[in-house]
Amino acid sequence: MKRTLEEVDYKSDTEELARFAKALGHPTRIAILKHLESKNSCYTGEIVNIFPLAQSTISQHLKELKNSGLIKGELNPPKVKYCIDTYNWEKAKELFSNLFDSYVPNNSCTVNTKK
Amino acid sequence: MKRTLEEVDYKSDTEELARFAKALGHPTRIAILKHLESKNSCYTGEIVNIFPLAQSTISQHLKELKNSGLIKGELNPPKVKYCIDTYNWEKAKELFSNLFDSYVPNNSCTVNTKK
DNA sequence: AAAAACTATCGTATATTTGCGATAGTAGTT
DNA sequence: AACTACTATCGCAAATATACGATAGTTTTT
Repeated sequence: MKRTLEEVDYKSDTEELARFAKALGHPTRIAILKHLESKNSCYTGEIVNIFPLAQSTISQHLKELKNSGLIKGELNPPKVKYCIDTYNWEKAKELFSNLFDSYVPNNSCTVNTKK
Repeated sequence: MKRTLEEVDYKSDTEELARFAKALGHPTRIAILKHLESKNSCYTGEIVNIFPLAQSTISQHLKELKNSGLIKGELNPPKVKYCIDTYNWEKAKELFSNLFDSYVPNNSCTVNTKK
C-alpha cells in the first residue's frame, strides 16, 4: 500500500524494471510466456487447456501480461491470438541484463550462502 | 490465493524464476539491489537513509530479498552488513537469460505495439 | 433470429503485500 | 547494571493479487 502522501520517486528505469518483474512474478505467467515462445502465437483457448485453472483466471493473467507490455493480442473474433510483444520484450531483456551485468562479484560478505 | 486443493505443478525452473521475479517486483527492492551493486556491501542504516521510508519497511524489503536468496546478511552486531549473494545472483541471471533468449522474433501477430 | 463458440469482465471471497509505529533483541559503552 | 546504538519482529490497517463462477459481448453458424 501507499500511506505516505509523497510517493517515492525512483528512476524511470527502476520503475519499469519493477513492473516487468512483477508481471513475471507468477509461475503461471512464466509458463504462459514460455508457451508463447515455443508456439510463437496462440489463442486463449489453447492456453486455457494447458492449465488446470478456470478460463477467467487465465484471461486475467493474460490481461496482466498485456498490461505489462510483454504480450499483445490480435483480435480475431471470436478468438484472440496472443503473442510476445517483441519491442517490449527486448526492452525488458535489456533492463534485466543491465541489472545483472552491473554486478561484479567481490568478497564483501564473508558468510556463505545459506543452505 | 489458492482455493483449489490441488496445486498446479510447474517445472522447478519456472517456479524459481517466478520467485526471483517476484522479489524484483518492487521499485524499492530494485533500488536497494542497485545500491548494493555500487557499494558492494553496506549496513541497513545506510539503506534506510537513502529512502523516505520507515526503518521497519526497509528491514522488511531486505528480509524478502534475503528470503529470495538474492542477498545475504552478515551479522556484525549491532549492525548487519548486507551484500549480493553471488551464487544465487548468477542463478537468477541465468534463468532470466534463458527466458529472454529463447524467444525468436517472428510475425505471428500483425498488430503493432499499443502506443 | 436463435444458437453456438470463444473470450473478457464483473462480483465476490480469501490471501498476500505494503507500510507504519511500537516493541523486542543484541552487543558495545558508560 | 543501566544506557546507547542498531536492527528485526510484532501487530495492525489498507491496498493489491489471486481464483472462481456467472454474466456479457462478439462473430459465425444454424
